[in-house]
Amino acid sequence: MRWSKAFIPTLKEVPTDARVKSHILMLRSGLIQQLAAGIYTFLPLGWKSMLKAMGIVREEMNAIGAQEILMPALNPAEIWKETGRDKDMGEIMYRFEDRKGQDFALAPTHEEVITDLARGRIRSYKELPQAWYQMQTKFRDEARPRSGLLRVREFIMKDSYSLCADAEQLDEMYRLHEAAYRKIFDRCGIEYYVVGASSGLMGGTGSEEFMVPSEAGEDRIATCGCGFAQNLEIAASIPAKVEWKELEKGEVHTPNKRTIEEVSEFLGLKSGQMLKSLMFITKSKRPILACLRGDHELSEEKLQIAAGEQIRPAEPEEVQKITGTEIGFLGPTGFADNVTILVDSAVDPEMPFVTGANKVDYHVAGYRTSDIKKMSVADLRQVAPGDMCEKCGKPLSLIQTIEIGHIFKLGTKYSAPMKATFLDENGVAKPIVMGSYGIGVGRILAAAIELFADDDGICWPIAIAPYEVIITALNVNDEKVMSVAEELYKGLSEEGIDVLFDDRDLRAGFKFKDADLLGAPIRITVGRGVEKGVVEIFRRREKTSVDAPIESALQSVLDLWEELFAELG
RNA sequence: CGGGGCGUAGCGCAGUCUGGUAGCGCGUUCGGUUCGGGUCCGAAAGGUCCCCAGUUCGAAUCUGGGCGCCCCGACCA
Repeated sequence: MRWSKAFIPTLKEVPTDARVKSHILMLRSGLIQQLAAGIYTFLPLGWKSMLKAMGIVREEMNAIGAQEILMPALNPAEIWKETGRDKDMGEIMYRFEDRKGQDFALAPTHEEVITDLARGRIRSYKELPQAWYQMQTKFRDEARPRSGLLRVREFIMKDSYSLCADAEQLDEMYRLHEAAYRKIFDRCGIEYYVVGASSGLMGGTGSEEFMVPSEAGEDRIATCGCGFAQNLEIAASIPAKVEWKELEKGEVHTPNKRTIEEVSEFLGLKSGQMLKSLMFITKSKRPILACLRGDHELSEEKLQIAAGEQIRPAEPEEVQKITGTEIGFLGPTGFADNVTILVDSAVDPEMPFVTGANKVDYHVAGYRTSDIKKMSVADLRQVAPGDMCEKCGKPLSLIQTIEIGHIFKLGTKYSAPMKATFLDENGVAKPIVMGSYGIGVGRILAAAIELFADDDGICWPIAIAPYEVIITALNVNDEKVMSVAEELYKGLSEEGIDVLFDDRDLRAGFKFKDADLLGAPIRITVGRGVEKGVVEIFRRREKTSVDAPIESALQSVLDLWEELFAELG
């Protein structure tokens, strides 16, 4: 492509609405344009990158025998009612009526559609396993779209679904997908962790996420040099020890001291000797009191798992009604049976704590959780800085990450209610055992930019760079410069290299800045070196350049091109 | 959904407090100049000042309502 003919609207200044690096650079380099909050047009450059990432995804999915299909984004609401996710999806799903008053939705994911497809077409165990995938637009009415392509309301996802006869087949499919995902992200040139994760709304028996380390990310993971890696939502750990002192048993007056910080400071204790009590209400309206050490944070994900159903924090009025007291003075003391008490496993049952007295302006000292009449112990806390790895005992690191892929073992969560069954060897009808696997393609691009950009602009991994090579011709009015540049452009194009020829009549500095911003891994500068019979080959990420004789320049670039791809494996 | 910020030319902003001809820089177009890290000079085009209502002789500016965008939090395959 000749730049003089291309639509690449680069920006010199930082758009005021963008804060994170990838968003700023995507706008500045003319990859995307915003239409509304969380809704973007892919411009030619951005779409080229997307197509390359999608091409890699497609190759690796095909390589494990998955078959590409395309399902509709427009869904009748009925299929979502069949699985109950009509309600579970809540506000995240776009809903509306058609002209006849029928309920419709824009699909935020496709388990229901795929299950409907399978139940109409899969009859026998002989047809299993199957893996079907698509790259298609998802719609999610996110409460807060943000950070450019990192959280959007309309986005392209690669989603695949496996249909299996039993758990072993599912394990195999899951393993194949994990391996394919590793290849995909390796080939895209990005760094990532594979972490144990929560299944959330998807349900099922196991899941792992592919996480790219980045400060722009919205998730945190806990990792250890020994190979342990889990999403903070569910990560387990050995808690750091807490200092404590003996306390006399009894009520203490704590006027207007509500937070752990206020009370512990008031009483001269470490926050770890406080017992934090948080009230939640389950979907079935059951109140749950979660008790944790004061220096720990609750993981709502873990509490949800322990509760066995969806939960939400109790409203202050509800707390008042159930306990007769205010948030800030809650404790596990003296409750009726209607409140389920869950105590975090890091709480030492024999340690004397200070906790709420369920009486305004009072706490109870010297309280032990072994005093609680009826309670269950569960892992409820979020990994805290200083916690140790359960596997090897060394300190865990907490890292901010972007989620680019997620794989789930669904089991029969969708096939059972939707009656997607097959006949096994004995002629018995069984629900299909399913898995689902997603990749946010746009996030691959954003993550790559976050990982490798420098002060001058993007540094694309070559496999997903919109252009692999840029030829910067300085002084387009110099016939010799232009004939050398044209020759290289022609030669590289014929070799199938994706090359952008900057043939614009602009000053050198301007063209260099634009080239740096766009981030093509290889730049060929054709300028005054031509007099000496050389051009310059510049590596964008390393910022190193070598002079190459004009005659062998084409071959040198081809060699470098191959080398850069080889690095990605 | 709670809190905060913002909305004026394609982009970045000033002007709003204290009502009176809508400005600056970048970009764009034209002419010249320059030509290896966002040249310099000159000229020009480009605006429902987010929308609606009100106050006023007069509203970008004051008042009320609405919408949109960004950030923090809540939430979130």
